[in-house]
Amino acid sequence: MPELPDVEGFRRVLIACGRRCVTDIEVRDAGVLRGVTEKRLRKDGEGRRLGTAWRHGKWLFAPMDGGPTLVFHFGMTGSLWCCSPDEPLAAHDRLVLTLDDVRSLRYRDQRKLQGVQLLGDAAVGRILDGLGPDALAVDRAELAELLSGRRGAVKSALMDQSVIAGLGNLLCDEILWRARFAPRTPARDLSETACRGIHAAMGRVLRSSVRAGCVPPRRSWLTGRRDDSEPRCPRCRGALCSGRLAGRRTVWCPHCQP
DNA sequence: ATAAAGTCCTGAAAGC
DNA sequence: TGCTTTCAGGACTTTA
Repeated sequence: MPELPDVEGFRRVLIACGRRCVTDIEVRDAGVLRGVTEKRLRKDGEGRRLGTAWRHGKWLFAPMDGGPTLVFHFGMTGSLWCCSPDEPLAAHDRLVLTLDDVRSLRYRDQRKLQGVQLLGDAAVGRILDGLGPDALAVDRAELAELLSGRRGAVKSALMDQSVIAGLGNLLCDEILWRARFAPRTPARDLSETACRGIHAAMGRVLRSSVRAGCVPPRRSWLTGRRDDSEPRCPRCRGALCSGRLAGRRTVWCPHCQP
């Protein structure tokens, strides 16, 4: 699930929690802690007030007043919830922060592919150094610049977080379908006009998805068709192709995306 | 049993 | 040729 639009939704969950004080931290599965022990997390985190959460790509940062920053990554199955402490826990609630004893912030994740870190400013900086600009903030010229000179498939370039941060498998397929480019097109072969089209498609897909909090599985979108048993293109009604690119399932329309 | 929306690591290919 | 950058695929983990 979690690509940029989902993580943007999780940021709003954090904002909705308010700038409350962390009164308790319960580690229900230490497997999601990355580079921090339960002891350290509780020692450094409990008693601190949450600052304003921010996001870059698929990473979510929750700075704590006068202290380190809680850093969340959601892998493929992670999510963040803010509810009443009375709410029964879900099976995969791995980390539970109680806020001012009145709110319960829950990091839920089935597969523990990623996790939660507690980092100082320098370490946060190192994460950002490894990421390209946030996909929502990339302008047309910048996208063309980012794609130029990449000899691999355009989908691989868009998926590469060090090139542009926030796009995942579903978004990339959706964007390329909208812009009418085959996923395997070498990025450097794209003309100025082609990049312009991809940029426009990216903006539209991202804005709609952020509004929905996910890449919406609408029937008028590729995403809404890719799990059909015999998927057809919502635009031309032709049969969609499904294959593997860079290890990820890739769906495209051979007619619309030559 | 297979496949899944995440990233990291590896060996290989491409480029200078 | 040799070094560096870039690419594609597999590992990781858990469950439906």
